[in-house]
Amino acid sequence: MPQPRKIVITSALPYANGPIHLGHLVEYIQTDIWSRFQKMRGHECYYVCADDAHGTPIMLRAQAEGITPETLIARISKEHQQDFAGFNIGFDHYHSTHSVENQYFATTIYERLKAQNHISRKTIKQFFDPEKSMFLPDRFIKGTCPKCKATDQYGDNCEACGATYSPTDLIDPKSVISGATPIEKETEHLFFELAHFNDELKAWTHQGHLQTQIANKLDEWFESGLRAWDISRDAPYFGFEIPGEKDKFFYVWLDAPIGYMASFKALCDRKGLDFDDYWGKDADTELYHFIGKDIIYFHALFWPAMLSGANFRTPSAIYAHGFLTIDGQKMSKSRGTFIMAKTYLDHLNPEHLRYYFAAKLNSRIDDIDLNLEDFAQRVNSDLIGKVVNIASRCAGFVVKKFDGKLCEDWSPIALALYQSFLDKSESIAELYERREYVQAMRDIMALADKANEYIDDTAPWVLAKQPNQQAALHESVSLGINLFRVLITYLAPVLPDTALKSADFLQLTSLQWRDIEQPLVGHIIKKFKPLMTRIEAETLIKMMDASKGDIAAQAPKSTLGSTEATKANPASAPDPVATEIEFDDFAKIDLRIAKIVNAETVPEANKLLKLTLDIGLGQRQVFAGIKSAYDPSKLIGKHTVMVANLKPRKMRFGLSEGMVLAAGPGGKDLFLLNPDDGATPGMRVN
RNA sequence: GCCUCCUUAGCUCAGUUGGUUAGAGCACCCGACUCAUAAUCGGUAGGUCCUGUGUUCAAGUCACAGAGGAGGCACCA
Repeated sequence: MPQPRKIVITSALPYANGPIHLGHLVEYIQTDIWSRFQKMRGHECYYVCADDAHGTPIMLRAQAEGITPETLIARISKEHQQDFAGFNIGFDHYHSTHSVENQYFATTIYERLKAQNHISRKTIKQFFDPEKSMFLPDRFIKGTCPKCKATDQYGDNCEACGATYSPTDLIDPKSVISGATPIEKETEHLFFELAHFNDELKAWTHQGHLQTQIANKLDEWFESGLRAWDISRDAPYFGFEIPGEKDKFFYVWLDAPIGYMASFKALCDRKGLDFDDYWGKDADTELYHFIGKDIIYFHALFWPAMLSGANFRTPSAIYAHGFLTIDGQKMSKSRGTFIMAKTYLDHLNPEHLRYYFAAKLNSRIDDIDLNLEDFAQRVNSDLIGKVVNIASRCAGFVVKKFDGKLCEDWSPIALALYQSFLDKSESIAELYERREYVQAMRDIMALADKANEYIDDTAPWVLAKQPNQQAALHESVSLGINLFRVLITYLAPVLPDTALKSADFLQLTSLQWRDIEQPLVGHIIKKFKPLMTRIEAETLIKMMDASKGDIAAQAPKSTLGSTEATKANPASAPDPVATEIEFDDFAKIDLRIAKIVNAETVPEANKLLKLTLDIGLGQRQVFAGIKSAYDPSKLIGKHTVMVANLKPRKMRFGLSEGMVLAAGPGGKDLFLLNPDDGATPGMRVN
């Protein structure tokens, strides 16, 4: 056994603007498995995390809900922690970036960087909302795309034609917050001079701190040159004020990673640990950050540069993972695959998901897929059919025939089999250590197969009927129980709750990795109770249905995609109501019920479907930008609503004689209007 | 537009520096068994290694081109 190591582990901080979903959980489960593994191995290991609580989206959402940001983030933090607890994520401490510790470290780091001349100032031009008196991030400005004239596009790029531009290029820009026309205004911002650390970072990224895939990716970034990082935001902003400045705040991404330190500091205060042992410049302890591949830039460049420049230690390693897809596709609200942690917990066992993720996770940054059918099969077969079954099929004999007592003496064959299980201990540990969980799970399941084969070979149910074979029977089932104990020990980082239940069944007080070196002899076990039940296909369907329901219930305030990448995305705020109009203006619009008599894709168009609509008075040809959300064959025969008197528009693909009505942000999330039963083509909509 | 990565059995994935008949688990099918949560054990079957061209004595593995997918850059971080 090597010397106990001192280890700090973190997962990326979830943003306090939305619920935890299965995509987040890949990371927390991956990290938690590693943390539990290290603890089982006898190391001194601390796993800390926190809510990332600052920034414009949080400020605005709090306003929209009529509460203070502090109230909002307190509520979200509670929700997050409930979800994490539900999945048995065992943080040693969970904190918030809106905390005194974080303010202290953010300020300290900033001041040290400033003292070393790593902070510069530059005046930039930015859009400003005159009604709300605040500067607007690009994503909070919408307008017409200067290139393709698509309306309602964000300030940074056009979702219709893919063009990128600056918000000042938008035609008819509007603030997403107030609807006002923004004005351009100059403002002075503070920048962190990342380029000062160019050589140091180049070296650091190739010293084994990163996965090779990532180190290579970073080389591309080095080639294009490191730019200074804008770290200030103007008031009003929910965050920490920058010392020595007026009405300037730290950008949320500056104090987010510092939250790792803050959380650990809070843990130190609680437990009497020495913070500098872990974060001081010359600390010889280990520090690991688990993150999603979307936030590599922040963690592999800004973060070590900030730490180094401020005279703190840099991380031992950064471990990035890929995204989660569900049934091979990105999580989608309309398909019900946007599954919240809570929704999952309402229907399924968290340990099942932990196992499935473990069975798919390796040390690389490839995306992993949650294939629901495979999920059920894999979990049922591996965990219930193989592992738990071993205990289940042996325990009855032990309890009924031997009063729950395991045998004392083992034959050479039994000893050899047990030893063969122990022989795998270090190689499985090595796989956990290297985060090759896939291989670890395979190896453990191969052992489970061996255990089942042994039971089959010795056939305790046959021995039980032969009075002179009681000793053989006793050994067979006792060894079965012992092998189960080894397996559940190996699986304990992945299945903490099942391990705990197993420990109770086996009457064990400890489930450390090394405990298995001493087999259970003459030991009393309890009556067996099912440790886990199977996943039913029906339950999965129910969960998917519930997910769709969740989306409907809280469509306007859901979060998107990955961990933190969407921080600046104001998807949470519904668009403001447009300028008031007269009834006459409304009456001009001739809306009609239309039957879709034909729908086909337009080969050269990315987003368009060509629809033929029957409105009673004849047929109309309409091009609609809904290809991403609808399969044309499924539209035929449906009724919807169209603007019948819209001036026809010549498009590259033909004449479009009207417009169908649909709601939603775009992509998969587009929803055609559908009249209630009874409406027939041609009816006017009032 | 430029760049990187991925594509192996119905599903999920292994395939070492190019070297015999390409592997595993699950599912399927057949047989055995009945201790066990219809679990387990044995066996059969299942592959144009995305496509094409090339390098080589030899290509899943190397090169080039193409298709599909993911991501990055150009804008932002």
